[in-house]
Amino acid sequence: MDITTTGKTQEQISKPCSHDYKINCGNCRLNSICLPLALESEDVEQLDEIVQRSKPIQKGRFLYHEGDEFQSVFAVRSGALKAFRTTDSGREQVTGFYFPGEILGMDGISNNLHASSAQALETTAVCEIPFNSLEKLSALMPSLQRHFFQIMSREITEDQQLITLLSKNSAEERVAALILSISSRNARRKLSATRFRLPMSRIDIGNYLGLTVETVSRVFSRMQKLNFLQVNNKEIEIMDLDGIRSLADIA
Amino acid sequence: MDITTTGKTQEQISKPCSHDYKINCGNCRLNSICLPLALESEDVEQLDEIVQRSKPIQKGRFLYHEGDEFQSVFAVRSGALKAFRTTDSGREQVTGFYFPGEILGMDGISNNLHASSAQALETTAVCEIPFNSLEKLSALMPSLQRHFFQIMSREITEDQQLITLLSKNSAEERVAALILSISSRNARRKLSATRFRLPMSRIDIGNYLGLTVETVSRVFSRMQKLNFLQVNNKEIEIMDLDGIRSLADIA
DNA sequence: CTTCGCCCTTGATACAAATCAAGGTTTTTC
DNA sequence: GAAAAACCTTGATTTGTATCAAGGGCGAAG
Repeated sequence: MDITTTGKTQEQISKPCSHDYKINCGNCRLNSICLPLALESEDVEQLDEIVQRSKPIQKGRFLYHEGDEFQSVFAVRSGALKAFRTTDSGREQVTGFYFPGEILGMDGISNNLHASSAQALETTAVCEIPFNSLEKLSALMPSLQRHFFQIMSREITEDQQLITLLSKNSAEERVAALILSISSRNARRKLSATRFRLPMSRIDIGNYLGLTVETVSRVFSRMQKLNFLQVNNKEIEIMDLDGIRSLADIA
Repeated sequence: MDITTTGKTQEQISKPCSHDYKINCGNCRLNSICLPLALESEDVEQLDEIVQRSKPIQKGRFLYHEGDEFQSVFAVRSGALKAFRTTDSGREQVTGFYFPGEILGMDGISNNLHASSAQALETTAVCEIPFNSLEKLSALMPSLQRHFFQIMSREITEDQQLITLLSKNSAEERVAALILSISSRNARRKLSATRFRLPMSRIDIGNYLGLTVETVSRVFSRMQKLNFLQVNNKEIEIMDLDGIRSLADIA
């Protein structure tokens, strides 16, 4: 019932650069959902050599800006980021949220320029994967090539799901779909599917879902009244997963 | 002024299978915007060997259905297609339109299942590119691998543009953005940027843009009153490109 | 060439979410 | 630790687009 308690981030941040025991793709807790997925252990070692791990970036800091030269894609190690682009008139549009094990930055490949900006929603650690090296390695390792094609394809299908959501669904449906998305992505990372902290603000949620802050807030309130959800600021507890599923007309 | 005249499709359809003179990637009029882009001529020949050209499909026919096993991606040779997915509740959502030189089907890579259906909007010819062969060839030809990564990345950025559009823009902005998109894609294919035929119905346009048919129709009428556009059924003539640009707050 | 069906357009009304407004709460900053 | 700023919630009102309704036109089919 009480979900006020902890402010701890759900993924522990790796000790910044205490180089005694080394983090690598082989021992990374996330390797079963990240890039190394489906690689043989010797291949993982090769991948490991091109991956660069830098120190965590603070909340609000940028991983890259829209228009920056594209050099690398990034895998989230801990924390969370949002990606957004800016329209001609200066309006911001959040295009995605990225959690540990997920890859971002692929929209920069087509023009060698990042098509969006990526900003940390909390203290966040990433692995940087230089794209040139990844390309070369992919040519040598069919399963890596395949897997990276799949990761890009998944980004496409997820964007299409969002398109479907934005195109006709009601405010309730949109918010429900986002909650379910975060829930299942948590489950994939072996975290609670029913109790988690939203790292992004209501503003970001609204922006992402094409709703105003006020509407998002009202929807949360309504869902709470229906006993589908407990909301305490950024802490969420799902009380009735099927109830929320019934609200979301998922693509 | 009079744009009623012709019903001719803008791309001529290749004579169906009169095997005397052979169409191939090397002599294809579209090779500068399609997959062969950036390949050496000997490489084009290799690509050519895996590409399958079948006879045109009629309006309304499907290239593939959502849920079908994924085998190939497709390049449009002539005509036009729409891609759409079906939600849980049976609602259709158009996720894209594809014109000559453009590649579709990449959303099937991630799960080996097509995530959407592709349907011909008019008589349409495509090149089928078996994905297994493309993967193998990509591993051997760095520029092909790079180019295919770029094509997938472009699909991502285009989807994100649509997300931005759907998320907050008004009906006017959405329609304007679609018109500009089609216009610039026409220009890329060395066709008129200001005078063309929309192969899709108002229903499809509305579905794609998250609007009802009625709203789409009204927007066309309003744009006509502003003298930005001449609309005659599916024939469009852009009278004031900058005017339309000013309506569209492009991502 | 005519009929039927689908598509498109226009008008009147209804409604969901945006906007405007204000007060409360959490987080950041100094 | 206090002040400021940013964020969140709730209410009242407005508004853009959906919905309902109806008539006209084009294209497909015979």
